[in-house]
Amino acid sequence: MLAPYTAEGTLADMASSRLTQAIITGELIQGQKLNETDLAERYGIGRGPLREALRQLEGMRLVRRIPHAGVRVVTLNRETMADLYAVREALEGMACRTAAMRMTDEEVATLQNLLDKHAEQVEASDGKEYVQSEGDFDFHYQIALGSRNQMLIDLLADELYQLLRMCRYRTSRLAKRTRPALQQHRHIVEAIAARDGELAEILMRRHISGAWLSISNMMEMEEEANDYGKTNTRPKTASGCAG
Amino acid sequence: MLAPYTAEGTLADMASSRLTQAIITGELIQGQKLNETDLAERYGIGRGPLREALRQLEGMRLVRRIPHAGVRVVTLNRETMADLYAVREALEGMACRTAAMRMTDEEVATLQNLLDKHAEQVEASDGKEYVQSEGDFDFHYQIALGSRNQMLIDLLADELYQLLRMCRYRTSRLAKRTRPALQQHRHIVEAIAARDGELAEILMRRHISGAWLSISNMMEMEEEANDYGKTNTRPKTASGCAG
DNA sequence: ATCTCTTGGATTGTTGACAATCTCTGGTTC
DNA sequence: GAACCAGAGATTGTCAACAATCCAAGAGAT
Repeated sequence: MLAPYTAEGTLADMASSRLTQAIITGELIQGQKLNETDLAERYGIGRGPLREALRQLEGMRLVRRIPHAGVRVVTLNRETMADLYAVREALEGMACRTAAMRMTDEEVATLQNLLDKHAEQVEASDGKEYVQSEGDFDFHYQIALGSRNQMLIDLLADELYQLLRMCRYRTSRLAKRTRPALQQHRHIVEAIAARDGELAEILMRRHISGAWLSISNMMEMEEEANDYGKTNTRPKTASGCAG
Repeated sequence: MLAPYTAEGTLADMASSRLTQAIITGELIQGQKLNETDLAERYGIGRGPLREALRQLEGMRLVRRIPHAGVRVVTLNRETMADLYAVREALEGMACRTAAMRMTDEEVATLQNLLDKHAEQVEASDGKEYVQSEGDFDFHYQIALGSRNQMLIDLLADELYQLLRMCRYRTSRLAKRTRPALQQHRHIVEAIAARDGELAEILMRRHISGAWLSISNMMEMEEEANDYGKTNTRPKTASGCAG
């Protein structure tokens, strides 16, 4: 499932994939300046393809570029994430409502099977929430596909989901609410199966806004904790927490 | 207001602007293959910057690219336009609701002034609906700004509105419903001024879905008309219509 | 000591040439 | 006559060198 890094046709596309992955996983830090020469050397390609890749990443909002001053990895602060979740709520709510009208019965069955698999995984390995996390993308992606709206699919898959995965990697140590999420997924699929688009939309919106509230709260708590010993990310003073 | 073509810092950005303009105005036809060498020569730049520009346009969904086979201008068929309007309905509806909560009183007043100006223009030059058309973008853009959601603003301004302008240029000879549109704009602003986000969203959604119904109908009529004499766009056989 | 100007180094932007790939044409074979 | 297979031409992909721009360190003046 984890895409093999170098599967793209052109070097620029390959670089684009690898850079995307590196940014999402945090290998490239938020706000970090990206040096073209270094990156090109690292990937064993020329600066031409690399620059094209960066131009693509810019379109995906994963980097910001200032002419003659280079590109930097975006920084996902709380406000940006709030914006992202708000947009998701609108788009995925719509996707859900449309999917309830347009999905075939087979697709609905596939969705249900997907949830069964997720349930197994969650029960089997209780703490490994990243499995659920990737599965979560599958779920939401399947619903987007069900909307049959190609523009919506592209928007969600190409842009928002990348940023969302980036958020997840940042906040993965927080918020392990896989079971309630799975339950909400079930209810959403039930509404879709009943062809009740209105309800499906409401449930999806609630699912997403709930997820945001949870994450937002956790972040706030962590920020407060960090305010005590600001430099405790570095293992220098080793003051521990709440020292 | 029409951005001066060559105002960007780098050649790639300049090319990006000019290409965008050329595609929107139809100077570059839908589905047309874009030859890198020709375009580069035409803009007086090398192929490097041009390719970067094309990579950007790809992100804006104005062109599609197939590795080793070149890039083509997107083709806006009816289905794509329907998808676009559906996404707009969701996003602009949300923008409207949020703007009703977050816009300052000054911004609301600015919106009202904007509509006054539009009214003048519409009354003064009755047929020149393109003025209204550009003004329409202003109106929707101002509301997007009012949402204070930067991601939403980028999404609408950078991607959807470019495609939308492309639609408009294609269908500008159809659907001159500037007065009802202006009236709907007024009602939307009234709802925002009353801080009634729910109503503002409903009105905006109705405004957009109504616009799409109108355009869709007109397109259908035109398609039927074209089915009589298919090749009447070329002045070759000069058979006129309904021959 | 602080501010400004200059200069050197590093980085981005751009180009033209080269390599890889595709496509279209023409010929050959069944 | 149709299908298939070269091969030339055109087009995209890539690279390495060059030009333009920015940034930081250091000298000099107030």
